[in-house]
Amino acid sequence: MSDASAPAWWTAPSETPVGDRGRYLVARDHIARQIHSGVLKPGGKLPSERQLQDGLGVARGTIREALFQLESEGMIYRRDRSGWYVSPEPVTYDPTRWAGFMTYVAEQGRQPATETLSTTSVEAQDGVAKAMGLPLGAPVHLIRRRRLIDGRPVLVERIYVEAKRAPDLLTHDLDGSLTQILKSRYRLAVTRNRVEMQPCALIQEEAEALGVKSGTPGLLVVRASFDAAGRIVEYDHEYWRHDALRVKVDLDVAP
Amino acid sequence: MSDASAPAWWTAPSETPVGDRGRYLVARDHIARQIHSGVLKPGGKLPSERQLQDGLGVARGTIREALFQLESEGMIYRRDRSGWYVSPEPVTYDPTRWAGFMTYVAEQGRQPATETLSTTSVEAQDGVAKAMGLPLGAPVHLIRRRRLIDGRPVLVERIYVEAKRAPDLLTHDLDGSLTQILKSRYRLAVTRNRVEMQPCALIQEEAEALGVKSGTPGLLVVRASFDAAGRIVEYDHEYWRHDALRVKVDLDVAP
DNA sequence: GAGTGGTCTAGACCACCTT
DNA sequence: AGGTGGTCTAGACCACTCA
Repeated sequence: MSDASAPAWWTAPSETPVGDRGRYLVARDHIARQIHSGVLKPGGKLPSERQLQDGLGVARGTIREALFQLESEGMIYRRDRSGWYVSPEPVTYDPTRWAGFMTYVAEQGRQPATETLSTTSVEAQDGVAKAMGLPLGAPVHLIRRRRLIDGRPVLVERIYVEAKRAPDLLTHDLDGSLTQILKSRYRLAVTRNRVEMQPCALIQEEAEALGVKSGTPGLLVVRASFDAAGRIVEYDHEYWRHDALRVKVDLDVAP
Repeated sequence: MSDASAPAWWTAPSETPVGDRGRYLVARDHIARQIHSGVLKPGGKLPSERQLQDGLGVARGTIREALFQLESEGMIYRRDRSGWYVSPEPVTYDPTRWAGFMTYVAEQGRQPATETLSTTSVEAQDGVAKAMGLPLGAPVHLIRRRRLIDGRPVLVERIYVEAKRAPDLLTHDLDGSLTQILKSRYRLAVTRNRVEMQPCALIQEEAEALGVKSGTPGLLVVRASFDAAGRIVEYDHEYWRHDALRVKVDLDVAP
């Protein structure tokens, strides 16, 4: 029965010389092998947990353990209550190159997209005000966007811009390069760029906006761009899926 | 009974207006609150899973779900079969500054340490040879080190150095700055530095060397340093605990 | 409406750490 | 030796997706 309902690419596990690595690791290896061998392409859907359960003869919890392992390795991901899928290749992000998301994703042969989730004007709270060097309560634009690669949401971001420096910013189309708008419409040119990165978990709003389960591993990228006078032009928090991104920095060493 | 065995800092969960967020999230919030409120200091040990189970009145699996969530958020970590502990603050790593691990960790008021795990001379395999621009099978030194902060292992690394460029390298004390040795003893000065970062999972050897469970989230940092002639001096794979590191890059924007 | 993953329970045994 | 986390089982019900 289980064989009949299993997909064509599925093969029975080999004689599992378990050793003592744990059944979930054996299951992990088995699934990983199916993926690496290419029978399942990026974006492809795995069999259901209950099918895997029958096919491998272990409890569902054990299968899920194996799937979580592969998820944290970035090899598979899930769409909530829909199923498990093979992760596409990550894109490479180079913070030293001043190319926007739409540009560098397209350069890598992938299809980028941007959705503006909300635009508001708010008063800068403690953390943001301090980071931007503004007095507490100073008016700032807050833009929330979601960005996708090949139709899959890969990041959500919150961008802060000092309202005084870019009046009516929110009336523009914000689905493209914000930096471009700030430069061409408001003469705010960026000359310095600070990037901070930290592994994190995607929780609450960010998880929901990305359609992932709260607690999924992610990468937080905080970007601050400055003009020649050293004032902040954009302050941006990007929450990335952990399997969607590779960061590459090329630097000359100070003497 | 459960109260009697709970530690002094523990407080009963509030009337849990569950809503519908899931009991494990309620448990997560409860534990997180205890940590944020400071009753438990970084490095401190959480109550055992079975104590938490009794105290919160849920199954052990549910408690573990909450703990995994906090782990992936970087708030707690585990020592294998010993218990759960509150994570210390991450250190900040700035790849643009040419300071070694021992230096920048100490600068942040933490105590760095290095252990050389193994030193061997091997033939460069496909991936390494290609990355280093060497012919396949070229002799390279391979150094495996573990580095600790305040006594806690935070990364393991594999460093490759072309053997011809640094004969007898392995006879030196390698617990300090390798870059320093290459510079002073072999006149190999670095002028360019390429850094790549990618969230990953710590598995097998790396997990074992760090004393974490296979599958724990991590961060892979690949560093390649070049001399003025553009030849690779060091090629290094660092596997970091995901909660130990924050990366900060400060860049001037190319015109 | 059937099937999916998401959550939860209540056990059990084990390898290992700690004392 | 006792306690810890690590693994595993076999159920169950739910919210949701998808056809």
